[in-house]
Parts: sequence; C-alpha cells; structure tokens
Amino acid sequence: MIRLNSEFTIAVHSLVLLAYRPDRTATSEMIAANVCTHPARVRKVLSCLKKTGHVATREGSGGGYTLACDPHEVTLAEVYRVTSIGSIKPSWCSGDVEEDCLIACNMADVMDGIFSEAESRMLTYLAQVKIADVLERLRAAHAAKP
Amino acid sequence: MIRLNSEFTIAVHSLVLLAYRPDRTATSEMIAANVCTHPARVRKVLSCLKKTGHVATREGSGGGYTLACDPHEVTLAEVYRVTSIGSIKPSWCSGDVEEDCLIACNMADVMDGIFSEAESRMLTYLAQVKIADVLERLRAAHAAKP
DNA sequence: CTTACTGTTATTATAAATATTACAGTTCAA
DNA sequence: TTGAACTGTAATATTTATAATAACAGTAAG
Repeated sequence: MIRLNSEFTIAVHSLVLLAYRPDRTATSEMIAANVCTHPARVRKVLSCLKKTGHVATREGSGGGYTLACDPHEVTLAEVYRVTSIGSIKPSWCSGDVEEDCLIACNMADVMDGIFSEAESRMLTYLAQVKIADVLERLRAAHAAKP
Repeated sequence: MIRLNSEFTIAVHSLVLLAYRPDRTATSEMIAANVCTHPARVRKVLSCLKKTGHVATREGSGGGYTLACDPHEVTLAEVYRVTSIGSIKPSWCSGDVEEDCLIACNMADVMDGIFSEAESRMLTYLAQVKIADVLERLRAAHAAKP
C-alpha cells in the first residue's frame, strides 16, 4: 500500500492558512490548532519550508511564521518535494538480493523503478495545483454547504 | 507521506513468478520463500487475485496457485485496483469538520480530492506496465549484472 | 528581566503493518 | 480410508512507523 505522508498535508494546510490570513502571519500554536496537531510538529514541518524560502520566521515575542512566497506561484509539487519525496515507496521490499533467482534478487530494484516513475507522474499533476487553487477549492466547498 | 501498500508488491511479485515458471504453478510456500514473507500472507493476497480471476487455485495435496491470465495483457493498474486502491490517501487528516473555519472544516475534503486525482494519474502510468514487462525488466536487470 | 516566540531533540504513546499460529476444509494417492 | 499436502481465513502477537508530548536552549520585544 501507498501512504502519502501527512507532513505533506500539514505543509499545504499551513501555507494555505497563512495565505488566507490578512497579515499572512501566524504562530505555530495558531496553526496547530487549525490543523489539529501539536505545535512542535508544525514547527518541524515549517522549519523545512523555511529552508526553501516558502516561509519566513521570527523568533521571540510577537514572532511567528509569515508566508514568503506567492500562493499563485507555488505548486503542491514543490511542497511535496520538500516534505515527502520518495515516500511513495514502501519500506518493505519483496525478494532478497542474495537469492540465486532472477526474480527474487532483482524485484526490489525493478519495483523501485516503477514506484519512482509512478511518483513522477503524480508530481506532474501536483505541479498543476497551486496553493491559491487549494484556497479556492476550500471556498467552493464552503459555499456548497447548506 | 504516501506509502504504497506492500500487498501490491506481493501481488505483482507472485504474478510474475507464476508467469516465469514453466507450468505457471506454485504453492504459497514456494511463493512466500521467493517473496520473503509468510505463506499465510501470500494466501491472503492471492485469494483476492483469485476472486478477480487472475489466478486459479486448487486445494488439497498437489494443489496450489496457477496463473489464470495472460501476462501480456494484465497491467499493474489492474493489480493495484485489486490490492491497494485508495491507499495513497493518508489515514491522518488535518483540520476538523466541526470547526467554524473555512479552512479547518474543509481541508480534509479538499485534500481527499487531490489525493484521488493524484492516484488516478499514477494509475494511468501503471496501466502502461504489464506483468510481462516487469518480467522483462527483471531479465534486463539480471543481464546487466557483472 | 519577563513574556512569547522558534528550533530542536528526546521520550512516550498510539496506530498500523507484518509475522505467526492455528485449524477447518479439500484433494490426492497410497 | 487414512494421512500428507494443500488452500482459506481468522485470531493473536510482534515489530515498526507515526504522532503526541515534554523539555529546554536560544531570540526578540517591551
């Protein structure tokens, strides 16, 4: 089974939330409350997005996270690359390289190639979805409610 | 993080192994040894592939599993649909439907849609890869070794 | 100097994946 | 007609991965 890492979700959610807020700023505690997780987890994910320049941070009182990119430009593929690249591949591998069997000793490699290609197809889709699009979808979902 | 279910790998490995064997037949014990897992796990996965007609089984002494499809026809997309459809979506969800916030209460739904679309892009790739192609890749990987 | 933050690591708890055991049911063949 | 070799399936245990929590050093504002 595949299982998309939830850090990807946290990263997207955080960026969307920052884009949504008028001042484009929030603390890890505020974001964590919205995401429904622990502030330390938010800080961990956002510290990756800081390294890539997607958010800026300010420590100390009155500090927090600020969106440092254009939500109309940044794609989910970018976010995925930061948080979860390679995660499509299962940790469990079938076969055994030491075996003296064509299949058993090469299956891990071959499946690895297939997973990589599958992931790259997924990325071409994620490259079409921008942070601003996600916000738009959220608004549409909200408007559609009774 | 995404995490492709390893039952998909076990299913592919089993089908390839059956296709490779001259009589296209093997027991769960033989397959498990090649895959490196427990025979009961192989039986569980293959009982799904039996329902879809990809393998035939015979219980009792001298029984086992037989390939019941053409490896040049069956695609990995088909196998994925049998074993792992929906598995790309993380079990963990961000946000909370009960919240009175545009983002928090709709994020799960919106991400769900994005994951579904991502999975379907992956499936269009997997639909291009046949069981026979995997066997071919295994032969190529083997030939490339010193 | 105190309060409110980030950054980071370590630890614990929880959930999910995998392995194992067990046994009923089936078939073959001696 | 009995025993050996299988599948099918569920229950349980074990291992591994994920997420939550705690803790604290460092930084900046007031």
